[in-house]
Amino acid sequence: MTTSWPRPVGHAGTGTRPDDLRRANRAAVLRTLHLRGATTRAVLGRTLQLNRSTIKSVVDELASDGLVTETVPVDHPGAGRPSMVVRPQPCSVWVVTVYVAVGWLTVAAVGLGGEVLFRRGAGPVRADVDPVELVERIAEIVPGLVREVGTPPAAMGVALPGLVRAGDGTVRRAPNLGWRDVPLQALLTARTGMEVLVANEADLGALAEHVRGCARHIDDLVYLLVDVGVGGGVISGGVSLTGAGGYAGEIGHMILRRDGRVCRCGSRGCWETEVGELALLRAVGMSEQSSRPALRRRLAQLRTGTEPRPDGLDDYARWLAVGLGNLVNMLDPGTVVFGGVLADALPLVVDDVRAHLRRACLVAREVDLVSAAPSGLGSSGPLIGAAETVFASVLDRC
Amino acid sequence: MTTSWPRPVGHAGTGTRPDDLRRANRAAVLRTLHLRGATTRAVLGRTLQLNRSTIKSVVDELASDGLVTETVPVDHPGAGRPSMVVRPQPCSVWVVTVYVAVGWLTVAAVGLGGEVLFRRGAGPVRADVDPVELVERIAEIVPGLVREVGTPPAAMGVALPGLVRAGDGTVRRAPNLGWRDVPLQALLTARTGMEVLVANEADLGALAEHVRGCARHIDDLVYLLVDVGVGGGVISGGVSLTGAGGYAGEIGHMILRRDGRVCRCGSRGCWETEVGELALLRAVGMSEQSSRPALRRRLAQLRTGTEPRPDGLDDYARWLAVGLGNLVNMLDPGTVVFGGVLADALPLVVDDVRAHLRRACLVAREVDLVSAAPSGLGSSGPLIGAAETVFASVLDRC
DNA sequence: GGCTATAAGTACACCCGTTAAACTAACTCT
DNA sequence: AGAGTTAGTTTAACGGGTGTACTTATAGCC
Repeated sequence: MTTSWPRPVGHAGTGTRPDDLRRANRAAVLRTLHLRGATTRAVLGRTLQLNRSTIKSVVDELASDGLVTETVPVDHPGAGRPSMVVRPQPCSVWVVTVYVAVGWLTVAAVGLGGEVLFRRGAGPVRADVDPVELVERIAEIVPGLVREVGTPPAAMGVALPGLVRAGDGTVRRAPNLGWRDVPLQALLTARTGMEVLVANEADLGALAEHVRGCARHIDDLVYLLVDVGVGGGVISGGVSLTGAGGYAGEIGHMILRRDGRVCRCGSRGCWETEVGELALLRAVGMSEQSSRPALRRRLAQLRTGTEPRPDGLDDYARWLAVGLGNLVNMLDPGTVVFGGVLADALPLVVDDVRAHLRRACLVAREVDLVSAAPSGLGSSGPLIGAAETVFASVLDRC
Repeated sequence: MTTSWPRPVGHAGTGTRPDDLRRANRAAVLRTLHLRGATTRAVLGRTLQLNRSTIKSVVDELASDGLVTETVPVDHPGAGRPSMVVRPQPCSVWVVTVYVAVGWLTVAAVGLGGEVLFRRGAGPVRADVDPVELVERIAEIVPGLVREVGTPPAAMGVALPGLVRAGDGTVRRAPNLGWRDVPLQALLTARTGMEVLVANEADLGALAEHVRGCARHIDDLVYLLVDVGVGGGVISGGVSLTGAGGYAGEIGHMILRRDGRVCRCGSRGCWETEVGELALLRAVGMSEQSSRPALRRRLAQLRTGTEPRPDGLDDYARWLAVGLGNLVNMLDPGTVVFGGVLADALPLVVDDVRAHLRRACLVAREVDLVSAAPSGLGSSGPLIGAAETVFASVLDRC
């Protein structure tokens, strides 16, 4: 194969057979269409470096399988015969995605091309919700989606706030749901018969911003999600960093001051205690009981600049910079994407943070700080990340 | 292709052509031989999942190119016709590796199969050594190696302590050499005409332990190298973590206490100030001027247990654990490999560190702490890592 | 020693996928 | 309308891996 990503140095891999060619080329065409949307055959040929004849052969095959349609282009630039537009069929291959957020369950259908076809808010999620009950609620929504789309789904992806073991999709710990060692993937597969993938919301949010959000075509980034807690996801070399067990990205519990506040996790001085939602509330002079919408309104008002900037933000920015500096020294992400309420607060502190980083951090001088807010993904990031992760393996087999 | 490593989700890749097949299979056979040493054709067929006929064809080709030889096995188990042993020819493909350590320059020839064929200590390296002079010294050693091996080298790999930009092999900062923005790769290519790769010593050390050292077949690890400073390298998913610019792994400058000592880097409270060589000297009650051999002797003596354990090691272990906990929460490496003087100190503190981690760190309960000392790679780790990195790209083109 | 079972090397016809070449079709520009 | 350009279509050629049939080399057993 002609791809050029870093291959593992310590593994020899396996051999390649002739029919792997067709599979690889089919998948490459499908992936291109999924990521770039409708594309002409000519462009497909150029980007994949394949012959006209090959593209025709592959596209014909995909068309007869119903995965794509071909249309004549409405307008096209320059001379020469216009190239046929190959359009992915969203309903031909689709996946179910689930986001078990703190307080709310969302189930959606995402089609080939990345479009959200249908979305169902499925009511509040209590803390200590029974896993089996939640599985049941999810399973009851799926048939409705199948009816709407008209074809069976290829697989299911689930995002949730918690540590998920990559090997078997077991939720090891999800404090906000009150779960420990819940074999969610196994439960969902048993109930629905579908292939299921479960992963951490922040890891999937990072992937979503990388594939469809504000960090498109940026292969190295850290995604910082500040909600109740502080979560993180890392994309490195274009690949999601999972770690040995799948637990990578627990950056909220980086210990930064031994004399700090006691954290929910039991340790003292975690980053979360300095830059989490509670810390942000303190920084802008609000009570810790304030609601998230109230915080968002206050941040929006502060961004207008009509009010004096609260002093607490100086300290907030400093702690944000200390943690970020450590992240950047370790991972050299090049880009940091801010999600959750931090996306709203970023404009208020970004200059301070940048100044601190430049002073304190060897590597950080060349880092770009990006807010995830304008990306439009916002809170559906994890939903989209789950879809993209599932598609990545599904498209190889279509 | 049939490999199964995580592929980038945000890129479609390119197409695959028929002659990619042969190239991929040739490379797969070569990589297998390089990593596992002499292997029978039967085993090659099974591990690469290729037909006997294909293996014969590829191996015949490699043999006629002089890259491998075939011999009848001396003894073999079980019934049936014994399978031919395919043996990589170390001198057929080899690379020059260079290690610019603090104080000493080493140049070596590493052959197909990973064997160090020849090694030249090339005298001390002063701080503020002139890059052009160093390049000259390296270049003068190469012809001797070429004479010894008898064939021209495929490429050159250089390990050094400093921040190296991955794109063009420019040394952005190397405090111990007194360098800033030295285009070392370009200088070496211009002088020797060879393809050159330059990378950080700890990144390459991590890779070496992963490929040939104490972490073979472990795909997620953090390598912690304590020399004068504290460097680190990360292997994630079997791939070296480089980051956007190539600067990832600067874990020594993780800031852990705002009231800490002033670090060489100008910040205050870096991890290095708590677990670096000076901190270790203080922890075992030695003067900060003591030599490294003296420190090693003292650590060896302490390991015998005939002397009471210095109290300072308690604090040292605690700070080691705090930084490790942050690393583990972020990267979930599964395995941590200790190199440099820390490999000697590890047995003295490992129990304390483990206890602290279990208490303080969500993810860390399942982490394995491994000393790089018994691996035998020791200080030649970076040299071997450089060779393996270069081989990884060279073997695709042989 | 000879027989059988087993596993691997060898040779060749076959299949499959990509490609290059030649031709045709569609569009722009003058 | 004709030249120029670009892409779709068709087909023969090529290259690489596979399966099959046959041969070869070993162990175990009578």
